[in-house]
Amino acid sequence: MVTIEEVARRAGVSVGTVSNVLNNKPFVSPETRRKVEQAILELNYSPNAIARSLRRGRTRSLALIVLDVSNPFYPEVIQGVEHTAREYGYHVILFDLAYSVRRERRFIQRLRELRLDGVLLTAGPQWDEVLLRQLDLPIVLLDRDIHESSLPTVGIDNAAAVAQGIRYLVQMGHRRIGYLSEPLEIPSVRRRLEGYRRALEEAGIPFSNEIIFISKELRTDKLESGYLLMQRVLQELRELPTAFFATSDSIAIGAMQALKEHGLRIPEDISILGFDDIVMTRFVDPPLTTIAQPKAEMGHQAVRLLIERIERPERPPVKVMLGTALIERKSVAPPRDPVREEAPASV
Amino acid sequence: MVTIEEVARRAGVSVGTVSNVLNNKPFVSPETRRKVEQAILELNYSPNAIARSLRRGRTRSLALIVLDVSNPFYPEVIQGVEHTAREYGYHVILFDLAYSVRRERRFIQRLRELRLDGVLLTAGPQWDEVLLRQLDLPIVLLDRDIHESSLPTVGIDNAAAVAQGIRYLVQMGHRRIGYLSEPLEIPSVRRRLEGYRRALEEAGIPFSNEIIFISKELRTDKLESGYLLMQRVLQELRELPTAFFATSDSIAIGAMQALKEHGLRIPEDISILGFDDIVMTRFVDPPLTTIAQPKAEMGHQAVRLLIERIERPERPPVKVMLGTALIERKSVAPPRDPVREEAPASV
DNA sequence: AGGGCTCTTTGAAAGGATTCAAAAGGGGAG
DNA sequence: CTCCCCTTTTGAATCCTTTCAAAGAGCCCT
Repeated sequence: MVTIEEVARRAGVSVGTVSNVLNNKPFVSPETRRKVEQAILELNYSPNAIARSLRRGRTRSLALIVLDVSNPFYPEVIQGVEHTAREYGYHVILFDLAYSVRRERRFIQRLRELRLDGVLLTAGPQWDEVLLRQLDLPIVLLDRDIHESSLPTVGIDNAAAVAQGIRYLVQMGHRRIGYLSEPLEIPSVRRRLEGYRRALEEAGIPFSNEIIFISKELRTDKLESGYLLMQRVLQELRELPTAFFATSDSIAIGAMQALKEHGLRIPEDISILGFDDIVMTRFVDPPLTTIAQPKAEMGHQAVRLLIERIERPERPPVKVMLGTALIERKSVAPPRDPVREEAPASV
Repeated sequence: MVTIEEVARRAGVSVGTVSNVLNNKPFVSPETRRKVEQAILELNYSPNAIARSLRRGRTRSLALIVLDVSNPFYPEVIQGVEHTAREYGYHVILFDLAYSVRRERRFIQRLRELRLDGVLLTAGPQWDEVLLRQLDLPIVLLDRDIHESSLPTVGIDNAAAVAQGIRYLVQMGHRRIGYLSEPLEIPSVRRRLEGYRRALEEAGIPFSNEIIFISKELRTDKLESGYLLMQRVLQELRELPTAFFATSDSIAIGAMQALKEHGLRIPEDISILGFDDIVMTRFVDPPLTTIAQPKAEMGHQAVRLLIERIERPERPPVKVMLGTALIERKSVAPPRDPVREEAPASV
């Protein structure tokens, strides 16, 4: 492969000068620049990014660590990350944890060896923060609860988002609202439960453990776990809630499947509210009402934040909180036999 | 950051020896090995992959170029790629084309600079093969038609797969089978049309241009284009086909939506057959019958092939053809008023 | 004791850029 | 014609490993 030295020889200048041209340094005469560019073209030269990184001590590469690439939540996030990174001239190296904790340590090892410029870490079971800090690399957490860690984070206020959703259900007239959750190992999932609690409390509805259903394993296929969860519900509960909130759309959609197989109609017999707003929600039957996370924007902001940490480390680390939105589709309706409000006679 | 030299000093040996230990070279005495490992631990040393790459001339990184990360077809492929690559000790750098041809040239530029060891290129509008070959890097095409190019390829026989699907529809009694397609810019999509033609011919059904509907733009949101496509169908056609084949599940699902809005029932009034077997197919209403591509396996095989090209360039390049399977769900049924078979009286 | 082996370790070159102090070249002023 | 200053260019050092020829260390045999 042709090196800078050959270019220099061909152009009749020194390597230093070629380097100056490549990096658009001032103090290069137009004439010299022309000659060098000419030589570069003739030799089809392409600078060696490896050598450049070695010398500069920067690789212009970021790691994107994802809990599970095949989770339908991620594609948009990944796209946001990739595009923004590229815009700033950075590359993205993808790490898929695939829910394996064993991989965690090995990843950290790799991250250190690769001398990456920064790391984007998406939601997952809590990482060993000691290990992370010891890594001594700029890190930004992504798709995490904004209150989860003191590290720079791009995320949402999970508790508030869920509370908003529950309030909506309450407003529709639901008082017995079941809760379907992924495993609580993931901190942002735990925070959602808090939001549920808080909203119930506000509404004066007693919290009941019986209608909280939490999946045990961090399975890859959340649709499946939603389905299984709802089967459990149908077996265990004599009196069903009039509505369910699910901590992710995948769970909700899996649950809907089980509900339908059991002969229940949505939303006539039972309402269901999801979380995330994945693409699929618009195409299931009925279309799923859900709380939307700004996925692409998350990716975008996370990269911006990370690059800011990398290039201006002196600035104080910040957090970015993004908003969520309730998207009304067709899976929520007032309950069949709405619970009376406190003073029904007064009207 | 601590370097090999500091380790050497601490262990009281030369850098060469430390390197030998790191790379598990023979001829290192157990005693020396111990001392060096001790020093590595004490200093928390981690070898610099950049310097190593520079010296070795290999980066152990692959590029994965994807047409559109957010296409629900890819996550499983990407996962297959990431896992297999990691297993072999390679990293994956993600490039999202986002349907932009402008990016193509810039990507090639980046690929050269990064001195990657190989490139995985997924389906898309035809790339400039001259440019690709000039890149002089091991390349494997992925999710492409096996007949598309002379480059090493992992893919399916699109024509055969579609023909299989059409035969199935014919067998169910359909004779007027509409065709919904993505833009023909993508070679593997073109090959699907061939399969359709061929199967019709075999079945003695005349090919009719009127019931072929091809989306014009390579839009990101294929669900949307399926929807629009079917709207066009409903406007233009007085007599509807009894069944449709769609070149991707996303198109099919979008089309189903339009069909339902138009008051048509699937599969009672009209059948629909998809392609790809994305996760969503199982959760739409009705669940979509489709032709499945082995997505994770594709990723896996592509990486295997690529690494073989990298590490054993002397071996002849090969192609890997993977099988497809018809997955029967609920979106296909016999037509309402089945066309008579040739000799109906004979029974 | 010296020679010939084998097994280990060493030290310097190489890989391809960037960086920066120093040199060179050119022009203007005195 | 000198001298000085300013703009450009040069060339060596540097980044951190790996690699490999050569040196060193032990050991056994004669």
